[in-house]
Amino acid sequence: MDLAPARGAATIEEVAARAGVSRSTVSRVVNGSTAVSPAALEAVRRAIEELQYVPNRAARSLASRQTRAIALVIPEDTDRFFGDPFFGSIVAGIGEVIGESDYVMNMLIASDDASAKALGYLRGGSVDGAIVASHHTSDTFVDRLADAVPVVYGGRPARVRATDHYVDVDNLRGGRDATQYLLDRGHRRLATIAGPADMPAGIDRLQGFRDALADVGLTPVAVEDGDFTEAGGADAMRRILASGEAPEAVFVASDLMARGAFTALREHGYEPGRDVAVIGFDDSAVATSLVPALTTVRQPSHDQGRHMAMMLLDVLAGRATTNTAILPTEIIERASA
Amino acid sequence: MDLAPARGAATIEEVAARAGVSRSTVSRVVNGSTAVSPAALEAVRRAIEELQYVPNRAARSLASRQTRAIALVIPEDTDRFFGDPFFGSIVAGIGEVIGESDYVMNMLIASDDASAKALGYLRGGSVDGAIVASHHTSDTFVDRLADAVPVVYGGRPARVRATDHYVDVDNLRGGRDATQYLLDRGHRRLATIAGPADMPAGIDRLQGFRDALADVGLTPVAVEDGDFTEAGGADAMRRILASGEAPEAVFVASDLMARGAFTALREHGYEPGRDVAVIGFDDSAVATSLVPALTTVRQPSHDQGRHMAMMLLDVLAGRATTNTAILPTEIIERASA
DNA sequence: CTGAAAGCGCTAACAA
DNA sequence: TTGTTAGCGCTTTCAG
Repeated sequence: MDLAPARGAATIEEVAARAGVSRSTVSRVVNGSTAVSPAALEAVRRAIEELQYVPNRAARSLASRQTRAIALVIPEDTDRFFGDPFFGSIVAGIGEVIGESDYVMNMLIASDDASAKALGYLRGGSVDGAIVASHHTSDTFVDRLADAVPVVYGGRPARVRATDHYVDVDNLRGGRDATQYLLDRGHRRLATIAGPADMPAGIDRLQGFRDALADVGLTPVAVEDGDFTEAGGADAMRRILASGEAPEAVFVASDLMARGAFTALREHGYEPGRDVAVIGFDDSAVATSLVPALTTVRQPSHDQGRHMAMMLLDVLAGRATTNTAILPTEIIERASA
Repeated sequence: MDLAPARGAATIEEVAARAGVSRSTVSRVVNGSTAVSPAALEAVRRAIEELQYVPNRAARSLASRQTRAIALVIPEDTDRFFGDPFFGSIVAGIGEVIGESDYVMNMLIASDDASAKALGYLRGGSVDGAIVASHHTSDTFVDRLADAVPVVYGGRPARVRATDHYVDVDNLRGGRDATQYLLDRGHRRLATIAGPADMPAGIDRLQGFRDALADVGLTPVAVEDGDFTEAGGADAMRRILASGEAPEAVFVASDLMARGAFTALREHGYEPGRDVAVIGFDDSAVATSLVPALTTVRQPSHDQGRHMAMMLLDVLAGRATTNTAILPTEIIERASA
């Protein structure tokens, strides 16, 4: 009984030889086929164990035309990916579901400079499907990806095609509700710090804001883009403040930007929640860590992640599934508005 | 001139046929061989373009025995991975270097429940090498990984083997310096909130603390483990405070835990920096976001990431390289100590 | 229940 | 400079 082969990994051939069966039989037990005699099964198992055999994925995927891997593509730069708790939640949700499947999930950061390589990887058949975690309208990248493997988008894609699968939250409604909340508390001079104009989530929340205001015949005091980052939120708030009298209340399209807005407000001598009401969007960990605690629109990111993963699994399994899902948002009242 | 094949991706065979050359010639141009005539090169390029040809990675890697992919393995659960800015820095550093190479990097979250699958993926030849971002002594997982592909560790592995490659920061020295800093400011009753006892980084920082104290004949007032999370840091601080008189100063083995410690201190009526000096470790974004700003030991995580990536690339290329690198730390003085 | 045989799409000698 | 020829390690009919 000798050890594992000195050089390189054991092959199915070696396992077959040691177990005294054919390659086919080894393949059957590896793939859990029932049509194997107990004796053969036992012999093969022993051989696998002794040789520390692990099937070669390239060979397997070449022959079977599937990889049992899915990609989680992040079209953002690393800083934003790690800086915004939103991504953590969504990845956790996806990971939970994929973890219970027999797919492995590999995360790819496809920022501008890395996207060509990532695309080649994906289009070369390295994965059976992909989840794209966020979406910029400028990403021609995802389109080229989508016609190579099944894709599920996080958030409505910029140009929706009939066959697109995606899971979004109701951003329009969320933006509208947040604004209505502010209105209900008697505020009339409202401003907003919006998300990027090239992301549907940013566009929709802003539209909700405008709609709610239009309903009561009001116009925004100011609209500034804050690109979903803390620094961007602070800068946007500064621009709003620089442009004249401070608004009574501001709807900020993400909690992280709201944190920036708090900073900028204080620089100008305004205390958030007392002098200027602030409502955020996300309900991530930063909402509760802020002082005063941030009133915000909760979006179920973790659930969104789960939904996306389940949807992709359905598609891969050829199961019937809806193409889209829109998850509800909810106002979480705290101290800032 | 027809379109790309209706079903499935184009193969090298189809490209060859359309360009009027053999498979080998196509392979040569795809792989950038110089030994191709301008005419053939042009014909092949056109065919590739027209057919939207992308080489199949499984086939390629089966034949060439390499994948041109590396894995970034995260043996942590998702919350900790996204919760601690340390990981963001290190990933950014790694990504920078890998991004310039022709390898693609895929991140694998190998928490306990996902590690078996991840291991199979890795051992099955899906990548040419791996970087393991953090290391728990309990991870038998990484050992089994290491005898399948070249691995570079972030931080000294628990059991160092002669052939191990790793890049660490000087945690022992960092812990010692932090403690000395506190001592130099006249504090004598020192406590520490340590990292997990199953991680070399935690062990070393604690040892540095003990060493510095022992040098001047002092013993710690308290030593509590805070598992590198904010909540863990808060709990540890509470235990320290519950056990008697408050320490004059505390060395906290990570910035995130220091944030938790701030909270716990205030719960007990102590103002960090005024009543109790606090020094952290990392110099991540949380250090500057704290009020008062956190005095801390800076570790060059971004650089560490870069080093790891370069080291792995060296190994994969068969270039000579040192097996280990220890990066220096530095005290960053702010307001909390 | 088992084995033989034919590829999966590509690279890499080797000849020409 | 180019094409021919073998595989890489596995799955998958198809017979038996």
